[in-house]
Amino acid sequence: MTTDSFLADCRARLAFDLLSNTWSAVVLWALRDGPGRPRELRERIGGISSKVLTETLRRLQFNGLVERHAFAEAPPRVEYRLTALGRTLLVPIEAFGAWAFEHGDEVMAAQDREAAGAPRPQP
Amino acid sequence: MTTDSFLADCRARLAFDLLSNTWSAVVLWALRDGPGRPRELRERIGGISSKVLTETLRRLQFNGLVERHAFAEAPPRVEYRLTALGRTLLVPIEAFGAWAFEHGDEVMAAQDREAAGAPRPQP
DNA sequence: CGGAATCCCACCAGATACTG
DNA sequence: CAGTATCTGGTGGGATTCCG
Repeated sequence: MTTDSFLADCRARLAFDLLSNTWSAVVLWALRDGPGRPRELRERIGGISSKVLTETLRRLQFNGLVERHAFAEAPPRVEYRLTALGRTLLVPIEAFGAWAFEHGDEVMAAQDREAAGAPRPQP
Repeated sequence: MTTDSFLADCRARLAFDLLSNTWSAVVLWALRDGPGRPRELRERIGGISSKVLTETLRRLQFNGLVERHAFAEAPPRVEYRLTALGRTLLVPIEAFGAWAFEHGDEVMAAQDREAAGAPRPQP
């Protein structure tokens, strides 16, 4: 990890690939306070469609970050919750969130500065 | 930040959007030991095309994470380096890399487990 | 050598409608 | 209410080529 392949390395890029989807990190974060049903998660998150939420949860489940529990009840009930592994990922995610809160203004200022100089596409 | 909008919040998602591109984090990391010319960066990174490297650097520059220095010399020379802001982002990036090294095996094991149960697409 | 221009493909995610 | 099916547009990024 003192080498320059720290990130180019397949292994190190894994974490980024896990969260490369638009909603993966958001959904993980929405589950941090406890299990949730799809409907509830959509309310916690806001702006995510049923389909995309399901897809995202499936991916997270596939990667062992989330567990799905289906209850055989009269009105169908499903619950998602973080696995132990998924919970460990909250730490680096939070680090990013903290960074954004701390440096978000600087980024937006830089964007304005650059946009003023030469119009460029956005991330 | 104690609310549930920590990540759903535009502000907090900023960091993820900054690195949502495949190569952004890798390029930032490649610059952590010092400035580099495009050719050199491509060698440090491996597997990135000239076009994509340029695009990535332009985006990073637009967001104030990277500076571009062009020298008016006989053989054209260009150098990229991290800004102070870009350097601060290395910390959370490293946190992700560390996570990947620590938990990568668990993820791959989970993938195998899930794949065995019901074939699913990958992230 | 740096990088801009083209062409092209694959994938993500949104909208909508339907099933159990 | 949970989840699926289908169609669609936008875009990221790979390969190639040409210009200063």
